[in-house]
Amino acid sequence: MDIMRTHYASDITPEMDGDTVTVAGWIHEMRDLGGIYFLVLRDRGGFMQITMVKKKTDPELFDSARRLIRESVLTVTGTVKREDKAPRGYEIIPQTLSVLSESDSPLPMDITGKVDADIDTRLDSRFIDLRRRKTLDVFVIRHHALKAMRNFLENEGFIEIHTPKVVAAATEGGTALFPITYFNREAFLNQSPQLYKQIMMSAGFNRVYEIGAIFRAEEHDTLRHLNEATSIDIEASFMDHLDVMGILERLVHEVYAQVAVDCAPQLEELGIELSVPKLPFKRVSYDDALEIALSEGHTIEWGEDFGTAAERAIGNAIGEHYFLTDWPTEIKPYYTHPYDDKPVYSKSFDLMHPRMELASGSQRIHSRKILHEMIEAHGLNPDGFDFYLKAFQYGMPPHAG
RNA sequence: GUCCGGAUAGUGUAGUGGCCUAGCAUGGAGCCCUGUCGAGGCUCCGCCCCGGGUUCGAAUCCCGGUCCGGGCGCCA
Repeated sequence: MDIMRTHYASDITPEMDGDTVTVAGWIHEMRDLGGIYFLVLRDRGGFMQITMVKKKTDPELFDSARRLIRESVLTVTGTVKREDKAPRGYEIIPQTLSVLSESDSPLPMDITGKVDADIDTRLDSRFIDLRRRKTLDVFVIRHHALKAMRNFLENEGFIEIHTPKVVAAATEGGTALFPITYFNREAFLNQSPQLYKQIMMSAGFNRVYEIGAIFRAEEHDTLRHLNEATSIDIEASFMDHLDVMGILERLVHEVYAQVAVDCAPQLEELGIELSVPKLPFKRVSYDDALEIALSEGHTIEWGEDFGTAAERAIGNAIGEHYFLTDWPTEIKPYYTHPYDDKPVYSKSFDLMHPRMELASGSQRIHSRKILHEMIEAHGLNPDGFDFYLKAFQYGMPPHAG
């Protein structure tokens, strides 16, 4: 246990009646009823009520408690008292109470849930926003989701890697990169582990994954896009896109199932009812999806990507998680493997939630010659890809991710 | 980038030309109150984004700017 406390809020039970404990946390609220004074102390695990009856409390302690400022950091040493009228069946009767850090007042936003704050206000005062229970819940859920993914991938024989984040060249077209100064040279923040995880395939690592930060300098302005995000990438050798889809759908299923169990209190607090998607996910080819979009009145030419509205129409028609497969080769990245017998289509997929895209993948081209041609066909300069193309010269297995 | 919409106490909002010396909630200061758990009651404190313009008169209408939200686009 920490040196300044003996218990967290979540450790204390009514059965500990009579025990002396030292707790620490932030002052969440106080309620002054005159003859009795309640102080609600918050730590990561929850809340605890500190109760002081005026007649039974040292006057100096009682007065100092009444002068406290919300969100100050406090340690309290006191006696646990079983009390049916108290929130969790117990309260703490303090002997000593010391302020470790006094808060300013007033607070930049309400954190008790009485008054909402706009997202902008919340981010401007993120240090306070992070104290809100619901914000913590999001972090807890995120943590459990990541843990479930790592467990799953580990069991599937994947090893976790971290690829370079400071890179030499703007390797591709498409998304813009953030330029930075690398000593006296220009460098960029990496937008994807793609090229590096493929190089790991040439090295025989067989199955790798990375969960890490990516940076994209797009001036897009939607709720679904961030300039700094966390990406989850896998790459595996001797596999095609169908194998990857199999792994991915089980991964997604597993994460939902684990989070539903591990984060039941957080989900309830946030009012989220999580439904675990059923396996296997539907496979819908690009051509079939195009037909759905057209029948819903959207105008899209074969070979075009679906817009937001069309994507949503398709999602509504299907109603659950699905794979959008066999995309036209020309709208997929240069490393996407075409079908040998029908090269205008590619061995590719997007994983879709009815309302948005979750992931995309494909079998990769593993022939250096074809890859070189495809880079040129996409209007890119192969010279910039030298470090990448070399990995395809000395034994690159078929792979997908 | 573009099209809509918006900006009022610390926070969230009401107010569409004079009734605004700007209402409410939350908050802060203080007082009352012995079982609160969004405690309650009373008193007080605190706000019209910036710059121009129209008008006898602007929080309100017009123009420009800045910032924010939503839709679309952009997005290996």
